[in-house]
Amino acid sequence: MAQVATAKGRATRARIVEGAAEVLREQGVAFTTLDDIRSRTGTSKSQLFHYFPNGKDELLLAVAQFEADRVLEDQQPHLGRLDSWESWQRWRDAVVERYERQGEHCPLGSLFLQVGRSRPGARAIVTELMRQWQQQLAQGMLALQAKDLVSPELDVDRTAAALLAGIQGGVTMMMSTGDSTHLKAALDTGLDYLRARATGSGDV
Amino acid sequence: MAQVATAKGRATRARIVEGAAEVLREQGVAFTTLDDIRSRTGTSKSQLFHYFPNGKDELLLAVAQFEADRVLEDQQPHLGRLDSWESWQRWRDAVVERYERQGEHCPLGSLFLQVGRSRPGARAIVTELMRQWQQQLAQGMLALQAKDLVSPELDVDRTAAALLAGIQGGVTMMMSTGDSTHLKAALDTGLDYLRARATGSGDV
DNA sequence: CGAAAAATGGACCGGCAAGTCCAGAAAGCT
DNA sequence: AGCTTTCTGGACTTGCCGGTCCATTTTTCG
Repeated sequence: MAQVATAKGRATRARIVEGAAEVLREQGVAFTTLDDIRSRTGTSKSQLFHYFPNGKDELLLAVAQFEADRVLEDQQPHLGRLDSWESWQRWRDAVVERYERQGEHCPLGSLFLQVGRSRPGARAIVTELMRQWQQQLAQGMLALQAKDLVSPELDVDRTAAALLAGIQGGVTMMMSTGDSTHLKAALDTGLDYLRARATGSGDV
Repeated sequence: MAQVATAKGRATRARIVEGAAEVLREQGVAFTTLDDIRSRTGTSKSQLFHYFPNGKDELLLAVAQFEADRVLEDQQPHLGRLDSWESWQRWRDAVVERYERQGEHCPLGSLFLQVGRSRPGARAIVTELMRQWQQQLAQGMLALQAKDLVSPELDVDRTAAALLAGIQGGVTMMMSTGDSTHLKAALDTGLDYLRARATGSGDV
């Protein structure tokens, strides 16, 4: 599928994906037609189907992958170096900033719901994103343990899972309420949880 | 809108809402047509528009309200009596059980995304649900404080917000991954957070 | 240069699903 | 009973939007 041979072709394909991502963020999947994407990207119907022979679903899937890649990228380099209290704090700030900038649109959430159940592809993209995300959080906690900053008794996997859930929920709530209170609360409470298990701190 | 005068009419309207809720859970909003709802509920097109003159959007909104009401109901009586460690634990079990039973379908999440942006009504329903939910959690924490089970220094509002975010995220992740690990992790970590602030426990 | 392959434009088609309409049955009211 | 209101059935219309098709242009490459 989508055999792209020339540089021009590759550029067009990328333009379509990026433009589609924009439109989808603005209008949501439910209200976006191929014509919207076509006009935004300055392409024709035949181009859309040339690069995505399986039609809308395939295009949406490509956009989902595109967005998923950005999610982790936008948290770098902090997410990759969670080995001190300061770096965790910087990462926290980066996450808040990224989602406050993104505003009320969760491109992946809606894309998942649209393509979701039927196509296993969408599910795979989201699952894989979450797996990597959580894995990096866990790795950061292990780094704290290795540096003897956090008790070795901390259940890293469970804590990482809870933190990730808090972020997801915080972002979800931003979509409905429009403000980032819950996201911040989840992040800060999660960091508190870690700090309370700092070596030399309280028990439990 | 929807002036229902007779008992028969009221019954039909209720049948439509409940049947629609079923179909929507099974198929998702994106793949549900009025005809699906019509056939499931044994009604005719004109009945649908008789009870919901503004068409599909109005019906979806009614379903959203219906589902929202159930969310808190299903957590009772536990959610209303969070005044001991045991009751918090029972509530936690009730939440896990409810969502495990519900499986991979988040009726509100998808409804919100569909009707979402355009109609302010959907947003209001979700916002109000979240407000009440969080308020009840906060009240439970205050109860613990009043009984001198938890430090009075606990930031109740922030903690309740974080816990709610964790639940939302946990449920979201259940939709993609199909298992309740994250929901449990969020709940258990949240309860840990409270217990770590039990009177006579560690510092912070 | 010239043939083949890739890229593009845009008219057109067809189906589906939301919404309309009206006739007729049932229920309420006095 | 008889009149009004509510409720119901289902045929019909309508517009939108995903997808098809083919002609034309541009690029690649020997």
